[in-house]
Amino acid sequence: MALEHAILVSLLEQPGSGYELARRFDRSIGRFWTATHQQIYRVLRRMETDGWVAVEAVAQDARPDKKVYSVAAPGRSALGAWLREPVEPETVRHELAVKIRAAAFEDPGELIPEVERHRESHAALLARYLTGEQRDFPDPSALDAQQQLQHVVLRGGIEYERMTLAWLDDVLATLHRLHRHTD
Amino acid sequence: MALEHAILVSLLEQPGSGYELARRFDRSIGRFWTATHQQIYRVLRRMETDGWVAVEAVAQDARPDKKVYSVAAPGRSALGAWLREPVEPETVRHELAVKIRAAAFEDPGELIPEVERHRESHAALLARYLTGEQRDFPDPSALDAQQQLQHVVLRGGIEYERMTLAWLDDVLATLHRLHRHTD
DNA sequence: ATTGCCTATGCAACTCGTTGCATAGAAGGA
DNA sequence: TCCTTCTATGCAACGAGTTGCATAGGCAAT
Repeated sequence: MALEHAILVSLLEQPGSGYELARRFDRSIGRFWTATHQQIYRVLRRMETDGWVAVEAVAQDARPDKKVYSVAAPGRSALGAWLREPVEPETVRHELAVKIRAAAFEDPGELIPEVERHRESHAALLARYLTGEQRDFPDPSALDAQQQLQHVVLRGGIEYERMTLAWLDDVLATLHRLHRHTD
Repeated sequence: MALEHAILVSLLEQPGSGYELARRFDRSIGRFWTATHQQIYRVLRRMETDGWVAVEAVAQDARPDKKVYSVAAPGRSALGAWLREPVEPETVRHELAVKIRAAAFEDPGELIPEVERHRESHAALLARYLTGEQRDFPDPSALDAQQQLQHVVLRGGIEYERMTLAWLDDVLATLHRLHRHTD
């Protein structure tokens, strides 16, 4: 399980509540891990029980209290131990690729709008990454270790989106070609 | 759930037993979906109950009987229906990226062997893809629709691995740089 | 005034996916 | 001869992840 470790990293970078973590997982951290608030709350409670994180209740005005979590020593050493043991290269689960192969048994042209939708969504994500890069890393020569590592992960996201856009164009060209030949 | 649909596509391309499907998911189909034999057997039974697939027991000599599955009409129309409804762009779960950000709180140099291990594994997969491309698609101008779609999915796998290799080199350079500065 | 969204946390029920184990005959190597 | 590997299917238990719902006050727009 890596969700606990992703939470530890996020809390080390900046302590926060379950709700805040959920939003981070929707935004920046969404580029390397996803989780719903349900999962996060559940795992946070387990981590609290195990002494990995410490909680502090924080009153706020005009909104509900929140529980701010931060990493405790046992959590930090658990993260260190996890860092030292190997993880398996990720397994790919690409639903659109299944659809593309499935298109051989239906009209391939029907898939074009769907692929275009994906293309737009990846283009939007790339634009967001590039904006974020400009904002957070304007001067790459003046970054500390933490920022350099965040930046290299972001560059991975950017290159992934660029590659995906080029591939989706390839897919679209293929679908158009097959579409014309079955008119 | 897309496992059922991945199985339908695989059975349309070529009928087979649960065991054979499991091996395909380990090999070629592993480039867009993964599943263990347990999952496959369970889903196949459900699909059989739902009338999506038909079974035929096949006796073999010198090995156990097998149940060969093929797609029935309801399965085929279920696939068509799924093709016509939109799927969400995949969510990324990149454990190594979590580790890279985690490295900011330990010695970044310690992560180098792990990243190199991943690099080798991606290089090996790329080599396998390229070999498979030479074998299965030697003449790209002489492919039917099904092969063209299989080929474009394979090209996606190839480009993904190339991009990943370049990114891992970027990661390694970053880790080496940070390592030197903390000597 | 009502509708809907945002902050903030949580329960309950479910499906999906993994792991360990079991069976069982045949083939191949130490 | 024994040990392992391959083919082929399956049960049982568990852990991970999703979905729907609930509470509850504040804010903004129609």
